[in-house]
Amino acid sequence: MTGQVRTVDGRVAGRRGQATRQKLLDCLREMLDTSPYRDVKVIDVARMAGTSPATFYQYFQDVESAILEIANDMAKDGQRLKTLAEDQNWAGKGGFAAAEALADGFLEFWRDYEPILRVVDLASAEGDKRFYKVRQKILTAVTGSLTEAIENMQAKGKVGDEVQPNAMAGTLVAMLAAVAGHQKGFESWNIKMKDVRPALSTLVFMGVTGKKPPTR
Amino acid sequence: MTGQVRTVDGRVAGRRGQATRQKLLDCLREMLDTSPYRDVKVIDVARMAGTSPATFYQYFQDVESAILEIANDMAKDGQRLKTLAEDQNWAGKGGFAAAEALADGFLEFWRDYEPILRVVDLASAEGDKRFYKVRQKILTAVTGSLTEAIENMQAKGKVGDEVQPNAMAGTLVAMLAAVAGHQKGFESWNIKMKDVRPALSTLVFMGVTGKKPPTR
DNA sequence: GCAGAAATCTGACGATCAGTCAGATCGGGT
DNA sequence: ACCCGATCTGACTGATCGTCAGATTTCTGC
Repeated sequence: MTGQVRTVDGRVAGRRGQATRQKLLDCLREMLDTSPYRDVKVIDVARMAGTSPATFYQYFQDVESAILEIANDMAKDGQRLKTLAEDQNWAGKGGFAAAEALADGFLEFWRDYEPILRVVDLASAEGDKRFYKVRQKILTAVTGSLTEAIENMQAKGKVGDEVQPNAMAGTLVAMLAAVAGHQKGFESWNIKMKDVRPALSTLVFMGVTGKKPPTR
Repeated sequence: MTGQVRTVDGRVAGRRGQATRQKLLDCLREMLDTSPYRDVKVIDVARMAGTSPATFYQYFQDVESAILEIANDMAKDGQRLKTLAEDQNWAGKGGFAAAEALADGFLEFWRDYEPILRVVDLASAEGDKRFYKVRQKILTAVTGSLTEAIENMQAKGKVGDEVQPNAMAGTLVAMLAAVAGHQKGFESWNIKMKDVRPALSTLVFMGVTGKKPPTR
């Protein structure tokens, strides 16, 4: 399934090689936690991993390729978000609970991978196809599930069809991702995440069902 | 009002100096349009401006400071967004029109300044206070206006107060900014901006008023 | 346990860029 | 024409990039 780990010149990496490679990835990830993306240098990563820059280039084309590698792992983990939007009953109180769970899922996922997601966001906005694809992989599944949900609501005639299900779903997902990505920003802005959570859930619920959430 | 333009060592720049400085900023901006942020080099900017790297350092501490300068100008222009959310009547059809205008304002503003806003977003997410302040300056005014609007709606008793006005306003603004910042992404995703616009407006309207938008 | 082979690592190098400074150049005022 | 402050730049040091040939480590068959 997953292709074997290979060095830049195509050789298959053995036990030792995989270990150093992983160590480099770990150090890179730690580096991104603490330094601005622009300031992450190969030489620092190598030093932190107790190896030489030349070794880094044995396993990765450049820093971006290495980050892409981390991002791909992340994308696998990201498939859990999809299950939160899939096959839910969006009506009534259960629907609102689903919206809350979805919001929580995004908030948590972004908390886990914040620095990587920052870079993925930037690079895909800059037009890098490889990063765009990763972002896609994470978000597209959720968007698809939400689209279906909205289509169902519209089919039942409960919601007007002035809004394209696809566009609404994409917008909601973008919103969730954006808010999740600026959690620290919100906090230092005098807005508590405790208050943002209901706002997010409410908007998701309203976007999907077209109704106010049930009072409880 | 605006402090005089100064060189790094504190001298006030004259006519000629201001011209080269501006030229450097223009070239930097053009550079950001075409190259990834991480790959923008002082030497390239200087070359494009027909001057030497040393001249660049006469006017700017580093690349970031120069971008910050551009970002500050942008923030001034961004005050037009505030007027779109301010003193609006959010009820009924007029309210929906206001929501549409606000969405359009964001979409257009982001289209004008996309590459700069990308960097501002990244840097402020990375914890750079200076960039955070710029981002704040643009978004805080809009958030404030929206907060007031929601508070008014709640005061009239038309909307439940399960949701903090501040948090809802912040969430809506984050959504607007996110969608505006991924316009190209949406397009290449089979979602047309023409369809996103109503989705955005609908969510803004529902977020502020708590109701479905009027059918028309 | 050992020789040979394969895998892995690294020192060293040329190229590029960051950032600084002293001195060259420019341009307006007299 | 001359002066003087403003402006620009060549040239330099130090850091990083990215590559390669050769050194070192690990594995394999015996």
